[in-house]
Amino acid sequence: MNVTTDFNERTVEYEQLLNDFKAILKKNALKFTIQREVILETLYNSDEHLTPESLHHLIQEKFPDLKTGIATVYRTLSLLEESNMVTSLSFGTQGKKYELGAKNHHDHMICTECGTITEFVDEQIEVRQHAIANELGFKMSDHSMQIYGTCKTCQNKQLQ
Amino acid sequence: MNVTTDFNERTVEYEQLLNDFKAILKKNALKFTIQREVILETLYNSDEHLTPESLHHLIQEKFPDLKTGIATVYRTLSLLEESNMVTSLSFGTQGKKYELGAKNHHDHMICTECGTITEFVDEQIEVRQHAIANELGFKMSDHSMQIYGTCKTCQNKQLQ
DNA sequence: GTCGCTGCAAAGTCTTTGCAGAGAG
DNA sequence: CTCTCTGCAAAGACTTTGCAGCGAC
Repeated sequence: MNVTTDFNERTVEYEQLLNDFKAILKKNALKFTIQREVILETLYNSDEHLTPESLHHLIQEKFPDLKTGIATVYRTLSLLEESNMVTSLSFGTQGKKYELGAKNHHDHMICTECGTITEFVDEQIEVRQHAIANELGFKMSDHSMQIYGTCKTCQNKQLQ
Repeated sequence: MNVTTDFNERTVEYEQLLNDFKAILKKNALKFTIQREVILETLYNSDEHLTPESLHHLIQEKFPDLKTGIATVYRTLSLLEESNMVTSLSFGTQGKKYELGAKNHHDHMICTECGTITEFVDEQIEVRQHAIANELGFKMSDHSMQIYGTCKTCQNKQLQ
């Protein structure tokens, strides 16, 4: 069966993640600090891709007593990225956005007329992507795919 | 038959590109300058994805008399991107890389460590994309796909 | 001639780094 | 205790912008 409560699922998943992080730190003689935990937790609790700046903001809101510096956010994100726990993506004009590698990925189908975005995941494409990465000697961490077109609604409008 | 000399093919293709560029400039009451031509030509003659800086270097090597400024390179790349003649890709820590949009369709595999970009085309994925668009009732016009990961060389540098 | 374009340098952004005190192991 | 981390501020890296003269049309 695949029935779980969100609460338990997320908690267990987060504990797992935290343990992974601690293991990596230990292995590299690095220290487990409150700042590092807060950064991981905030990344975990966010559903969006975060920029270092937005992550910093979130942390300042949620943990105002802990005056976490932006430099620490950058340093921790680099650390997490090096150890493959987060992935960074660059969209559009500025900066990088980070997300936990453990999260589900989905792709986007974007209507160029009305801007509607439909999310989808296609197993065949996912499989091929891994295969291609393999062929090219890459260790794939993430992908991003957008299909642009016209949605049904807008196609009907065009027929008028 | 599909046999042509590289020379003629590239020349004709480049003339086409140049005319497109001129048309766009004219339409927007912008001027056709030597700098703009040199930038387009250098982009055309490069097989790699270029950063503004590497493009600037190439131009300085090839056209030392024309002391093209880096600012002009940035300005022209923005112009070309706005008018859809070049595409930009972002990666890793460093900035954006540009390529001419007129080149053959391909997707990108990007190393998030060193920024290496490998191009590929996978027929299965192309087919699936059309199928998905169909299933979702979209009339597909374009797509863009990037696979992010770590190339063989950089995998060795990672923390465990 | 007009008005956009260019190079230069200065100003912005975003990110990294040096340092001295704080804190994990 | 030792040695890494942290916040701060300064330094870097990359990109954009203001300006005065230049050049396409």
